Amino acid sequence: MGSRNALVRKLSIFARFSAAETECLTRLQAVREHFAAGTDLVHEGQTGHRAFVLQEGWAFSYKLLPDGGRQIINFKIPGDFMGLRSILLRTSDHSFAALTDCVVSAVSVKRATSLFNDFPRVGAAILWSVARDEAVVVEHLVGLGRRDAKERTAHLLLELADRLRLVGLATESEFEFPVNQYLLSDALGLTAIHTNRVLRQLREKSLVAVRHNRVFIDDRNSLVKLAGYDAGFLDQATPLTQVGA
Amino acid sequence: MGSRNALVRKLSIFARFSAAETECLTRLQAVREHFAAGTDLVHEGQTGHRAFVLQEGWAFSYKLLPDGGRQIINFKIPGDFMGLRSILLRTSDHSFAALTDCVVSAVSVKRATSLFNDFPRVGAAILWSVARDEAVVVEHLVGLGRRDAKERTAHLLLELADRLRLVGLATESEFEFPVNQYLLSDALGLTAIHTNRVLRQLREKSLVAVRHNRVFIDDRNSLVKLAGYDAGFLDQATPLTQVGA
DNA sequence: CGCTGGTTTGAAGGTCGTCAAGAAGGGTGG
DNA sequence: CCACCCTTCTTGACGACCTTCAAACCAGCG
Repeated sequence: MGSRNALVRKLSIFARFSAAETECLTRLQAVREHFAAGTDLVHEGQTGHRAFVLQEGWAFSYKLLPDGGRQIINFKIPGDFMGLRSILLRTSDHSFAALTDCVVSAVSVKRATSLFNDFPRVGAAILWSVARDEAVVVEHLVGLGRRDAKERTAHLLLELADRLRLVGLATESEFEFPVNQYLLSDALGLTAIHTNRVLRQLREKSLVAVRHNRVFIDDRNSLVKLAGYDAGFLDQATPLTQVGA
Repeated sequence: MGSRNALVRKLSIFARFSAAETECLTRLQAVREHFAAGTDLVHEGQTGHRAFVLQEGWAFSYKLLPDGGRQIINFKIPGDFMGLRSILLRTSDHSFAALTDCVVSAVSVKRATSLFNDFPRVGAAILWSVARDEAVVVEHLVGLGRRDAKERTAHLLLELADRLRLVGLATESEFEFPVNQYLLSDALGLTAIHTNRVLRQLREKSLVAVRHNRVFIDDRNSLVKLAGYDAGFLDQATPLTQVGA
């Protein structure tokens, strides 16, 4: 059933692929590159970009402000595309950085277009995943605009749990989380100090705990209620109970 | 030079079109529909969606929260696509509403795909505009996360000025702005009351004034500096001084 | 053992939200 | 023409959430 490849696994919830289609996706990811933690894969304003599929590790997209501030737009986990959109723009509108050491596959424009011709169903699945990523970004925007710090934090952790479970990187209640509180606060639009206090509150209420680069969801129901979480934006019909690790 | 059609005008900054290509875009928008102010064009969760090109009037994309709150994701002005992305998702991840009375053209999936086959350059231009819209959303996200109320407000007004000028709906220093302070606050992630205070401050400093559904930019340079505004995310190389109305 | 990156806590202050209510404008009908 | 409505804008007082500043604590590591 579940493929060992994160991208195949993710796209499979959009369409069931033939052997040829699966192989095409495998070929797309044949060549691998490594990026060390902390390095930029794409830098804002850069031209002549490449797109990537993240194979192993975590990355994130972000933007810097004139005053030195940073806003993380989205975390990227195995199976996610990076920079696909910016192929169309003259310059990339934001940056991508490796959060941990990463293994990625570069996707050239040429290969991508030929894929769309030869395997339109795979092309459609890729477009679907891009659309889904945008829906995730929109959900972050809504959180920053209209959810308070606690709700927002809970929401992000629940979202990541669902996304990770889909590619086999989370169990029902926990997952690896190589994100320190500085990074987390830049994603949540908070200061690291306040993020810390929020995490403590969530921990003290026995809802979630973040310890040693790992997230433990202790009371998912209450957390969902607190966050006002509705996984609809992930467009994954798969019920939670059927996606065990 | 500038076409009277907003979409053609906007896409022209991405590619120069042949007569046949321009005509194809005109045909795409041949059929028109009207929506009264306040009605929804697409509702969140709706399936079997249609996409639209906005011809006249203003619209906005938004999401509602369980507690009744609303976050406006983006304002839509003539020449903008709406709902293109959600064609790929099973259900629309957010809603679109007409802000004023609107004239739109529906874009069927069938027509869109045939357009991509017959006029790939036009198709590329459309994808470019979708990518640009996403960059705008990302910029809003950054604003909500890392800019304070004054910067955020200034930034949004500058962005709208640039977008409107591109389709001939703004002069160097002013534009029609049919957005009341309730709507504006839902876009900025503020309360209407605080939005009012911020607008007063900007007015008192002679930076911008919003009066009678119209925005007057009094001191663009200072406003740009205050907002930390960099139009790069709009991906429009056209210098400001060359886009007079 | 001291350094470094990360987490945790306290105290004080500012931005922004909440509650409450008044003023201004535009349309409608007497 | 004016009274009356509605929507929108505006202002004040107070409090909460979150930030800022400052510093202690902890674990891993050379």
